[in-house]
Amino acid sequence: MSLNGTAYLILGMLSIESDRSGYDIRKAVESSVSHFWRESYGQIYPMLKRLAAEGLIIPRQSNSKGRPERQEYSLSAKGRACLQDWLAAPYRDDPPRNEFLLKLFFGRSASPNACVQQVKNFQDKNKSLLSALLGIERWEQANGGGNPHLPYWLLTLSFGIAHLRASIEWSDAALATLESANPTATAGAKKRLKGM
Amino acid sequence: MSLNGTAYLILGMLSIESDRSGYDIRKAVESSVSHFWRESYGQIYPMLKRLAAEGLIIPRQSNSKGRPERQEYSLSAKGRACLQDWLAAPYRDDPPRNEFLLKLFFGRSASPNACVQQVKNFQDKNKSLLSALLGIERWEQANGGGNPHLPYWLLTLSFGIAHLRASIEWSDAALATLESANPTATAGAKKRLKGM
DNA sequence: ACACACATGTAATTGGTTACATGATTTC
DNA sequence: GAAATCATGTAACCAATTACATGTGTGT
Repeated sequence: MSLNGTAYLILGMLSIESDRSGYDIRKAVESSVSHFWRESYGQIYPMLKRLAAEGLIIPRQSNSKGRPERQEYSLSAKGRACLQDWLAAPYRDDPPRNEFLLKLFFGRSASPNACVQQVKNFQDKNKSLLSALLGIERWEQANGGGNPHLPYWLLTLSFGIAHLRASIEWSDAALATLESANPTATAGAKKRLKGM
Repeated sequence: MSLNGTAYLILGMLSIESDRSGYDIRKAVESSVSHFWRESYGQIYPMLKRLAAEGLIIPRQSNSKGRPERQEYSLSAKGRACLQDWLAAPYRDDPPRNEFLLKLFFGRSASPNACVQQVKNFQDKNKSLLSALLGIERWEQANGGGNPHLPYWLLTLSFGIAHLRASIEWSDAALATLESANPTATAGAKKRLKGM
């Protein structure tokens, strides 16, 4: 007993679609929730065994002509009940560690330019992730018709999008403060922007 | 060699103020960066030993009359250089796991009301954390005069504040979608609000 | 007397990534 | 024939929390 996030991830993925293998689940994670959850095979495969041993999921050998053997799983009634309990239980929030913010917090101890570079890099990464999520959102809205899970998926997407936008806006303000405190650091870049 | 976040947290904290003990560092973490970083004694004390052994920090016995013995540490030149290297190196971003979003993602497999409850709880928590951070921000702006680290601290604060606001706004929108998809679930609450 | 804050550590457990190891099938 | 993808797993290591264990000083 006493399951962790990995376990519920598996149960949840099987509740969306049955007869998935460990490999399938990993792929599904990467393509649908990777902006807020990741799993490695080193977590997934042992957990599949354990969940099967506890009767929460049901294994089934699949040998579709020629392809490598795969072990597929589906939810048992017990597993579904277990998932529902977890979904109704309060989530635990441990504020996640943020290495970027930690570097910024110690910014005064850094070499003059380092913070500005960090924030610029942060903003770039957020911008490119934002356009990726916006693309997925458009695609899902156009092609996801009839999928009963779609409203929930879109909520997690819009959450990500809202936070990325907040990060990008904050970055602008942060760069302004940093550059006003340390004007020389970016003089070269400013000249280039003005065509000099 | 090969230091982790805990190590740099310690170096950074000692760069802000010297002669701190493990206990001090833990307290400082809780009171200044706890909205994006936490450490337990189980991490701090062994790491202090290790950093001292590698010459990055310098231990000093302190026995101020009567009080329990404490082991204080300060940064060495090597430690300061090491911290600066880290501050200039690109941060690594692994998108943090978010259990709340995972539950929402599987929301379709939950009992009818569960999602709404989760989002309400999420919003409540964010609101109370927001007012806490706003309080800290006001206090720092009023009392932090002359502290050269303050601008950086305020940046991490405004980051938190911006994200909490984004979360709260998103929650409103999310509740609207969830309730329009599942109108009966909150009929009772609505009636009560209208005084019936 | 009791509780609380100060102070330092270790051990057990859990959680998680990465690298290793293997092999089949499909596509170019 | 080579490369990519499908497929499953283990071992070593690193990271982190929690519980345990101990003891002093301060304030009420």
